[in-house]
Amino acid sequence: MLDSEKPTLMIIDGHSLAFRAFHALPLDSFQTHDGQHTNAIHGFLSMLLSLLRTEKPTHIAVAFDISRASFRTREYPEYKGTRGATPSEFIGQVPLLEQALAAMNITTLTKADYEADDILATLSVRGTTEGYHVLVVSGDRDTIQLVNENVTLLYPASQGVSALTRYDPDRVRERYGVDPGQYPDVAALVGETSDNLIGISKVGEKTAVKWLGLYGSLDGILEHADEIKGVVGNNLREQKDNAIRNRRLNHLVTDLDLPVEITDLGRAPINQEAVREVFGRLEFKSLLERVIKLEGGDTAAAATVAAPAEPRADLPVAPRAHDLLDEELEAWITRATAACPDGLGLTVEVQGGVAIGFGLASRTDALNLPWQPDRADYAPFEAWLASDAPKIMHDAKHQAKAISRSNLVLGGLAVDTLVAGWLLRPGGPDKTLADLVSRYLDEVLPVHDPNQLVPDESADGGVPQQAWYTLRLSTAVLDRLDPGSRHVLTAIEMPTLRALAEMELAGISVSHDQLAVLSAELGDTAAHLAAGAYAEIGREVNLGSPKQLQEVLFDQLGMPRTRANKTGFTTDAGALADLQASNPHPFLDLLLKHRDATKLRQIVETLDKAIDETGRIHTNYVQIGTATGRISSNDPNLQNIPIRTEEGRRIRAAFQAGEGAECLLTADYSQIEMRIMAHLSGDAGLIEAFNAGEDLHRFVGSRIFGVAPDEVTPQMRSRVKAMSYGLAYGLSAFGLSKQLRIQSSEAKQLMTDYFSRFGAVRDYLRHVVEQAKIDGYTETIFGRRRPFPELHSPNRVLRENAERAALNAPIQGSAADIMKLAMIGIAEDLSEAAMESRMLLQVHDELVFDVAPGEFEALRSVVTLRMSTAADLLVPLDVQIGRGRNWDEAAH
DNA sequence: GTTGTCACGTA
DNA sequence: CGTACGTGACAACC
Repeated sequence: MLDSEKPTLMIIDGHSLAFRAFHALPLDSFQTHDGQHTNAIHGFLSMLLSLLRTEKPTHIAVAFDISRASFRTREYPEYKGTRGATPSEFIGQVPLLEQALAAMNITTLTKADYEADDILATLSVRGTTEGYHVLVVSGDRDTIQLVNENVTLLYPASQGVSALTRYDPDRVRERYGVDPGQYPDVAALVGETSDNLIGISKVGEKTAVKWLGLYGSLDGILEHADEIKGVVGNNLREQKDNAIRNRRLNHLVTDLDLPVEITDLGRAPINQEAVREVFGRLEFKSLLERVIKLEGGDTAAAATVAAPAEPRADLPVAPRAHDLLDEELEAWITRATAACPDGLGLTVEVQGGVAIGFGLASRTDALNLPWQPDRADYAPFEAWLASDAPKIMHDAKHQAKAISRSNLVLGGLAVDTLVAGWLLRPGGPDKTLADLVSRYLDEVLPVHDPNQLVPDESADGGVPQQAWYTLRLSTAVLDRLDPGSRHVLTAIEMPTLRALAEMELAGISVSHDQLAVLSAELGDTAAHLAAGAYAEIGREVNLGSPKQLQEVLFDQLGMPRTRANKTGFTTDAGALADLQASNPHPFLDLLLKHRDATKLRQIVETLDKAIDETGRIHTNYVQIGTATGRISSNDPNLQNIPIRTEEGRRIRAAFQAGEGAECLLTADYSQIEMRIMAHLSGDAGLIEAFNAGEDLHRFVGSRIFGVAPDEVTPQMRSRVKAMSYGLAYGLSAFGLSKQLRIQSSEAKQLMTDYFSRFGAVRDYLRHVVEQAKIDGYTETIFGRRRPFPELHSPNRVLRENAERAALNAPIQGSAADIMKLAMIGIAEDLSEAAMESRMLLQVHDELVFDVAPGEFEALRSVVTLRMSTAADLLVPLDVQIGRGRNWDEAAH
């Protein structure tokens, strides 16, 4: 048990960690101007600073080896004999590292004839005796033997030094299957290749752990060596000297005579002057800042070391999964369903996109069902899976897809804990099952560790265990959801999940040939433009590098500086257009066109790579991808395919009706967010605008400017349009003036005029923010919530950003809800009517379908009806339908 | 080796 | 000083 009263002694194995850093960071990138390599020093210090910040040790020391020679090599010359020579680039860095540590007033220790591990062991024992909590930081497995109630080992994850795993006695038992004190016995029996210690033939970790379980220790095993049968028993008797020697060598010395007392190791302020000198010599700029900042007591930065698993006496233990005979399966399911009427936990083991096993859990029992497609004895399970019997899953979408691909049916998906967790904290970081179990159950999900010496079934219960935790987690999460959010979960999100899974499985047909042609053309275009641009400036630069462009524009061509960003001055399209207006230069135009061409080509290439063997692209929809309730799309993102330019539309034209489909159908909501604003604000003018059925912006323009609709000029209309759209984003007069490139007084006047006619909109937007400040969250029409803690931030920038996001959230979120409801209805109708047409894409306010032969009219009516009736608003929901061989033609 | 920034595509 | 996203190239770290 951690005792926060105790001082913390941190002891670090300098060599093993610096050596890991040496391999993790590229040698070439880290050297001073005179060629001194610094990658190991940099990596080590970077990690050290993280540790100081997160662990806050009160005492600290770093131990180093003096040489490879030690009492162990004298005793057994082959010890560590298989290791290659230590690279000279590494050896040279150690003295510099020691200087840096000295400047930071951190004690370094060495001991002739011993290894750094022995120093760690000695200090660890002494620290424990003297009442410290000890943190050992080492990349050497031998230090596992030091772990006990008062000593925790921080051990680097598989590679690198950035992630450390925290080993307390429970964690060691969980991962290695033995007590920390028994670990050297395991290693002695098995051998340690990296130390050139040969073990007993045919004895691996499993056997060693088994023996230790039977006889307790290596000595116990050797005493009973005669009882051990078979070839391994013979080997043990014949080669026991190996094990005895290994055990002697891997025993760490705990009573070294060291020249320091623990009290001497107390953390002292760094020697600023010396640190500046040494870090300056090493040319470490950002590290210097970090050291200075750390000294200033700044603790804001994120932790890099996993929080300790708090041992709890009352921790429930997952039931051990078991396999059942087929005749027992049905009874089990019946019994479990009766015991858990809200549903059973279900986790699908997915491999290669198909199901290879299932974990099933009630609250008290878990079941493991390995899956083979042709076995018939799981019929009761298949029936249950397909039925409406409620299932509770975590991250169900990819599992649902695997079920489909395995020609099984999933019915009754009641709760996805990932989605439910997202509804609770829609802006939060994505959560794994382990994260949620920790947050809402305050328990630790045992997980399989790839570094694990002995695969331990009790540590990682696989899919049955996940199912069991998922089931229990669901209760905890649902209890925290308000009724409105629970309704969003069951009525919107869970059916949406199924629709998304089907859309992803379907994919959309994309022509590789068209993309290839386009890519080649764009490549040519880009090359020409680049050549032209180089000619203009008389040299070749990387046009894709903002840094190099800044040199060209502001130094070479002497253009006026643009808006500042973090790395200098922006070269974005807007700024370049401004420059072109004030300082016309052919280079600017060529650069902009080059950007266009390369960007488009990049999109084309990305899409082309995503086409599968059947000629289709399957995007991934991230249901929990946004804070507002929209879905996002990735791998590849099909929600940002170009449309505005001619070239962009050629990319859309490559998206085409699939094999067996007669055409594509597109359906989109027109001005859905404006309609939602009209509904939520109840603004009579805006409602009338939509009910009038004439061009919205023309109508609004005529009201604002006091002219007849047909007297609204294009300029008036575009200004009104910008204003209307900007409203839902919290646009300011300043922003409006910038966007329309008009005087801010003019923009202000436009806003005043707008609100004089549509004042309820302004009142509504204000009210949303005020209410959110009171409630702490916003809500959509359907009860989807988004928390806004920053509305009370004393930081004005943060607060005002939150205010704009808050006024937008109910609008964007309600639109997302409406689209999801429409999709659910459409999916239901398609299935009900057994239609062959398929919903393929969703782009926030647009849907794209493959139309099966002869189904266009039927599909059109289903889609139009479902979309236009998805919500009952004060204004109609207008739906536009398009039809074409490809996505471009199908657009309106 | 990872991480952050920029620029830009969509609604 | 307009919301919500995802992606790739480049640069920084030194």
